[in-house]
Amino acid sequence: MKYSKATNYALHTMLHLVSTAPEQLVSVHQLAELQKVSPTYLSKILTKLVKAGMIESTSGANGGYRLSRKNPDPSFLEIIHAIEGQASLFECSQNHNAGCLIQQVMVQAEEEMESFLNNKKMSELASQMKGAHSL
Amino acid sequence: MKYSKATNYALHTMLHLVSTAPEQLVSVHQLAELQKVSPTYLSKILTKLVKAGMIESTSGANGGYRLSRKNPDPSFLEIIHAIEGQASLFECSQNHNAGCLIQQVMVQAEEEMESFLNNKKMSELASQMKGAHSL
DNA sequence: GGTTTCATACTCGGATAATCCGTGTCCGAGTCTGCATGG
DNA sequence: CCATGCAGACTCGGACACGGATTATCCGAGTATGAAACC
Repeated sequence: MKYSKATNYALHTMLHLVSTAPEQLVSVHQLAELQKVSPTYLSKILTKLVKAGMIESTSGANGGYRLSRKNPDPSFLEIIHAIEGQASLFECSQNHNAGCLIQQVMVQAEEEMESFLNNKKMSELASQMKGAHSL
Repeated sequence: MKYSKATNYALHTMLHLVSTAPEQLVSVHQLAELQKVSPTYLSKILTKLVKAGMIESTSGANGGYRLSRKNPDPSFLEIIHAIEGQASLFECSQNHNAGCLIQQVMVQAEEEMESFLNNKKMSELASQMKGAHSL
């Protein structure tokens, strides 16, 4: 099991948007250029982030993406959930009557990770990269 | 991203083996029966656990699987790693010069989860299920 | 000058294709047990 | 009684098939900008 490339693209895009002036629009073309992805594919991923309410899109000339006014500093977990979905990492396929003990342990483990990711905001990283590389 | 069914089978098999007499051999047929999987497929999964040194196999008539004498009480993490591999869940595909900040955060998050799973032994579950259901 | 028109630069969304990986089956090979057969 | 052989019950491992998800690409549609054209 592995996180998808789409999640990778989404996280890097968000980091870039957090690092730029809040109101400024950035085109898909630029964002795709930085990550060496095709713009059309990246736009599909960003659509998910729009629907999750983390970024806004403006069409037409000089259009592009920028952070959402509300929720301008999303956590890692929010971004990941927007791309990967909310389902838990482990689902016991057996149907032993009630709660599967293994399932319970796995869910607890996942909560450990998610709690960490929920406390990590994108802005923390942005402030770490002062004059360093841009992604 | 999701844990594979193979991991599910491996965990349930280990739980069953931990719950039975240490020296007793259990055939793939029995183990597969309990989990409603095909024996041939389950044997492929168990081969990985054998190579990881967590169980032993005996071929021939009355053969089967049992816990390894050394390492008779593996942790969740060991089992998962044996099936899913050791690679980290997130790998930044960009090649920005050095350590990717995003990558670092993701690795930390994973370590949170793995630390939890490393402290969870199979035997803990086995002792919880006294007379309850067997898987 | 003000309004209209139009080319241009974008995002949006559906349809489609390619590729990879998990899941599972099949089958031949090797291995051990236990019984039967024969000296 | 002992040894040999053999059938049966197992695991082992590779080759292969299938399906679904990920990763894209293409293209038509909608939308906003800005400049040119027209009155």
